[in-house]
Amino acid sequence: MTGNKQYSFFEDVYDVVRLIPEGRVTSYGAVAAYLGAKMSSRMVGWAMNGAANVSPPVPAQRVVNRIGMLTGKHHFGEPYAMQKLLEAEGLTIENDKILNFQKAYWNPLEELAI
DNA sequence: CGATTGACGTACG
DNA sequence: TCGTACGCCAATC
Repeated sequence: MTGNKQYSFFEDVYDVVRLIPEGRVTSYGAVAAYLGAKMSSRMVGWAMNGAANVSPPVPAQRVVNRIGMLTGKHHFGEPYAMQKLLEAEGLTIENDKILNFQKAYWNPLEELAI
């Protein structure tokens, strides 16, 4: 193909994150596991680093770490932007952590199936 | 080109 | 149970 557009790990990450329904959240490891690279969970976080630069926009606010903590809130321009977005979707955040995270957890391995 | 960092996760003490 | 160390791969310095 003349297009050098190679399907990178990042492209797959963005695609999965866009499939996250509103009011639901998932973890970096879950996305990585769905892509078959659960040990490379850091790459998912790094992919999100460029998520704000891709189109269509990726709901990176729905992706948090395994404990439901908004570790990447500082990457949204405003630290509280991520929390506001999640609260607007019906989630409850306290102390930078999602309450009932396990209840709102959206597992691509089960929802999207392999 | 080598070393360090990073939006994580697991293993070990 | 909690804290620390290591591994993952890519980007940056």
